[in-house]
Amino acid sequence: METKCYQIDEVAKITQLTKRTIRYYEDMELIKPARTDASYRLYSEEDIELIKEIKDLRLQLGLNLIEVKHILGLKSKLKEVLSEDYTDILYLEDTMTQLKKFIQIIEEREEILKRVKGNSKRYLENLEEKFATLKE
Amino acid sequence: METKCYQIDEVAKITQLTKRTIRYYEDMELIKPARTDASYRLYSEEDIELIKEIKDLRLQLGLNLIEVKHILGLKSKLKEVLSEDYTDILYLEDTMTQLKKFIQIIEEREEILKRVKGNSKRYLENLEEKFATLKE
DNA sequence: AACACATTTACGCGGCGTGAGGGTCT
DNA sequence: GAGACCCTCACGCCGCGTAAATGTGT
Repeated sequence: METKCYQIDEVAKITQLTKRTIRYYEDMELIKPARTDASYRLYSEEDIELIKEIKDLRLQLGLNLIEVKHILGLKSKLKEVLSEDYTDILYLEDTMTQLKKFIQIIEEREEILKRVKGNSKRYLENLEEKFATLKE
Repeated sequence: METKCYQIDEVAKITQLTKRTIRYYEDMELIKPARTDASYRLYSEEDIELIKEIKDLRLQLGLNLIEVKHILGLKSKLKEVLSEDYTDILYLEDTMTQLKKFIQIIEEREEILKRVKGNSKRYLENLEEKFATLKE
């Protein structure tokens, strides 16, 4: 039983990226969708998940595509390392270290967002107060 | 009593941006540092705060410089609107709407970060488990 | 035949990196 | 006069936007 396939326009709508961007990710070898006989791109569900992941890493974490590629590599490393028969403890430790660094980056972003949001909310409160007094 | 001034290299170290980037912000008219007779740039404390703000808006929120400019405009709007004698209620409402939109953007970013962090932490837990069993 | 998709190729822009060639000064 | 700064061009890269010219088919 085959799983559903999507053409690029559908994928663009789902992921909220442009077709250009999706093709560019392929040029940069971040994704490898299947092709029809007429070389139309066909994306599987997993392809789409991968694209969403790339989008988040790029736009939310501000990583460039090389860094994204690195993180994706880390992910497949994870699968390998977590497989039953894996025993290379040094490699495992290294993977953990990289993952911790990644989490740290995320936490830094979170703090800054929190700060910016706090400032904005304070401004908004002031505005609402002023608004209330003006309404009287 | 004059407040301390900084040259571009100090500012670069403080803000963790490159000198090129700081100069570029000036080209784009986001900042206007003072100049010496020899046209050396001189940055005040406020200039530095502004640069930090621009950095956060760009890198943490992923806004482009035009959007950043817009947000900074919103900020000076805020000061104007919050001044004692301000009474244009329509303008005030508009400012509030824009600010709310901005806060919404931030909250969206926060959620995605949360999701990515959750995933990463789960991976890390798996790795730590595996690490523990391998250590035995 | 017409239409809405798809494909590749390629030029252009924003946001810088990175010199080159030249002044200035703690 | 030798560093260690500063300045202004100006070219180049990355991550796309945006045609242009062409092929394919729910």
